Amino acid sequence: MNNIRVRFAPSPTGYLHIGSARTAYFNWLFAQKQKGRFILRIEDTDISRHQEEMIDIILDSLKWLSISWDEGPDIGGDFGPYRQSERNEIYQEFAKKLLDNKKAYRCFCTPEELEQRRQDSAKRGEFFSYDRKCLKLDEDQINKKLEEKIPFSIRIVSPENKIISFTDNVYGKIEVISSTIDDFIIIRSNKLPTYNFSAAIDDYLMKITHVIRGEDHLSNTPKQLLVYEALNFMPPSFTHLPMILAKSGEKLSKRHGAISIESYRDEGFLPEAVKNYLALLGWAFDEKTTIFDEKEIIKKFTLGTINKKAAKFDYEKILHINSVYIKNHKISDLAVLIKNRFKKRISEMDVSFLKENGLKAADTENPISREAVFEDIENKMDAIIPLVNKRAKTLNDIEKMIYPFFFDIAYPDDIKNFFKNKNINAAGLIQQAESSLNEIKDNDFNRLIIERGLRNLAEKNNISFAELAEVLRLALWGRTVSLPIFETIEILGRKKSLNRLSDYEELIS
RNA sequence: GGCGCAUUCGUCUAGUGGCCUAGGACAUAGCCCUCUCACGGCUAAAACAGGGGUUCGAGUCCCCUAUGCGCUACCA
Repeated sequence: MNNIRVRFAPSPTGYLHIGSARTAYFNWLFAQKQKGRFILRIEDTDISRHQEEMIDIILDSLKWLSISWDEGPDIGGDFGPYRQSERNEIYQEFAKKLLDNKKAYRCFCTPEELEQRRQDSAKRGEFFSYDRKCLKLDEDQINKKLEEKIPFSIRIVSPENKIISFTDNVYGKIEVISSTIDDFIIIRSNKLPTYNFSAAIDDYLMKITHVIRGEDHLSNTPKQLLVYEALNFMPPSFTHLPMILAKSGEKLSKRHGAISIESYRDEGFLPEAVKNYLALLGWAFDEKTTIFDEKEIIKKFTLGTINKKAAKFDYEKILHINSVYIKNHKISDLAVLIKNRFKKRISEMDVSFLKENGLKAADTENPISREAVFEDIENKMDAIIPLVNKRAKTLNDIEKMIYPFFFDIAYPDDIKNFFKNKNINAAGLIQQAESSLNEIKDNDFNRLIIERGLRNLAEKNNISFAELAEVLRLALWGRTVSLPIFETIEILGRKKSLNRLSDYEELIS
């Protein structure tokens, strides 16, 4: 056990998105590698943008990814509370200290006033930075304003010409001259702290040794260093992670489709696959490997091998990685996953859902006989999974593929005349197929025997098996693309298979 | 505008001065396998932003330019 401590500090203004998840994951990975502790802190100091319900959603997303925390708002810890909204006294205390030391000052300018001055500067083609108007106030003036109860914010005093420097684990040495930093506000007039103040204090108080966060904070680091210095804090080690951009190169946002971790879960991504993809954004396992498990990542992970270039998010690639994970997933485990999702889906589905998916209601009295379907699911899923695990990129893909095993199909209209102008006697072939299936003994009704009979049938009729298969596929699935037909017949069982064959025969004759 | 950061196939990346005729993966195209669709296998096309240096030698080091991104909020 050592003293390495990292933190992930989301603000509950939206869902946990891909970029934040990557940050959380890299923190977690580093903690695992170093056998340190991972702290979860909620940065909810902006009451206007804060959405309470987002906290649970973010926590759920992290849990789904198995990114676990050692200290946090829900489980506590020695350095709590872990929500900034509950730490206000602490920030006030430090702000007061800075005020007393003259390292900060009260600013009575109103936001409106500041905005006005900003605009005036812009009109003159200048750029506004705070002019220290309120730093020039003398004690009497300040006391007078305080007596009048004029609201104020607190600004930090940015030193004149000091070089602020730090070494980032990814970006290397960063130097900024303090005069380019404004006297930024640390406490708002509503008495709540701003990010650069509260984050610095909490990181210090929570004994964070390594701050690992997005590159968008690289420019904030010197400001926080100013806070550290004013308060005589030892700063932590900093690591900034390259940004994740949308495919267009813009900052990833809701406009770019699915970016929340929640939506990936709902689409049927496996958490391991999502993490594998995330690890590939700004980091490489080695020169060749794309798929690797978490244990291997933890073994290899170092902050120094993270690269600097912003990465564009590639949906095709995460899909591909997910498909590999599905393919490699243990069949029985995958079956359990699908069973659960499928049952949930079926509990929620209605008749219009059946229609949209080319399925038929059981009967008008009881359009979806859920009990029967549930039983069917339990019996058949283990046999079905091997047919679909190499064909699907998501769990949702699997669901869509297997409806016809559990519901009757509705033949689309264009299927009726499919063989009209072809030199194939579809109806005749179906009749022969029916008797072929009928000849099989109950105990022998399996894929191999079914195949033998049907291949013979093609041969007898002097057609290729591909041609026969097309007829059977249309009858069994109502479409030209399907899962393999011998297995379909075996899993469907003799009775249902024969029903479909005769239904189709009736349709085309 | 100021400050900071970045720039290798369309995309994610390998590359830390000679192993680079620049490697892998996704996507794309073709072939093979095949009952359709997938899987799998093989092959193809595809990149060092531009310009100057340093060096016997530069994708790799330095400078300039261009482009992109971030910060510049009483957002985080």
